[in-house]
Amino acid sequence: MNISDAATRCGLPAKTIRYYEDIGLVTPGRLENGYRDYSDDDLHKLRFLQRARGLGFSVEDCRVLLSLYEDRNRASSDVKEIAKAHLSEIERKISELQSLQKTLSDLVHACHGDDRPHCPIINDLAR
Amino acid sequence: MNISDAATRCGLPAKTIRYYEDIGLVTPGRLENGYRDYSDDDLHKLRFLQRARGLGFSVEDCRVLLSLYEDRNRASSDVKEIAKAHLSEIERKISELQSLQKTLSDLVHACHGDDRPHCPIINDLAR
DNA sequence: ATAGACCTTCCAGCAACTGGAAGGTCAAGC
DNA sequence: GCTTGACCTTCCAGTTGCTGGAAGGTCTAT
Repeated sequence: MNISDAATRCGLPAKTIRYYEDIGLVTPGRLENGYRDYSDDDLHKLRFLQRARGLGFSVEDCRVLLSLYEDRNRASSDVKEIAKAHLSEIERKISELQSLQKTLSDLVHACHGDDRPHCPIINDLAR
Repeated sequence: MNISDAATRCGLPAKTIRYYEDIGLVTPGRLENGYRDYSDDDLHKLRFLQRARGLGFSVEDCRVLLSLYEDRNRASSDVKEIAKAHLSEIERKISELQSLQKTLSDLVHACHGDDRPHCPIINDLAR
């Protein structure tokens, strides 16, 4: 299967698939004319990556997860550790953003937003 | 005032201050020996940037905010628009992360995390 | 005189792609 | 047989916002 069909089926742009090959994640075979040729197995890995990236795992996490995916003797604890670490990172980001949200929303509500120069937002930034 | 004193007083690394100069945000004078020389006004701008970046505004937003900060005839509505747009972006990110959090937390709870290979997390990624 | 703590510029790298240029290949239609 | 258009290839540059490091100049204190 050529790259654009693979792209359609796994939901990743062809550019991204080539990039994943560059960094050694999914290496398809090649036809005589040099075109990439994706097997079903390659496609499974691409779908796996698409989903894992969609859950926000870093590409390096994905590399490890992919090797665990292929390891029939993996320990589920190895997978769980990665997911737990990622989950706490997400939770950390959520609270960081919530704190920004509170500050900004207070400032936005305090600002009249008219044609006069007085502005609590600017004043806060300049304090 | 030299760059390391300015850095201490505005809470930004010297590297970052040089970078802000590169991109035209704060351009200090120079001494005869070529050293940067920060005025009080420069310092105010650097503090303004430090605070605005801390609230998550992009550098390009900061450029506009800084020009509004310096514009005595600004309309507060211009500031408010930028802040509102940023606020909705933050809110969008929060809900995106919360959705990831839910999915991941379900998966993490479903995974035994022992030395056996069965793993609901991998199964979900591979589905 | 020399040490060490500053300062300067410039170049490279991070994450994870994305866009574009230049050129090769293939299938369909005339 | 030729052209057109849609593929494919590689390679290089740009994105955001810094950060690290190298090579070299300057200043201050001893």
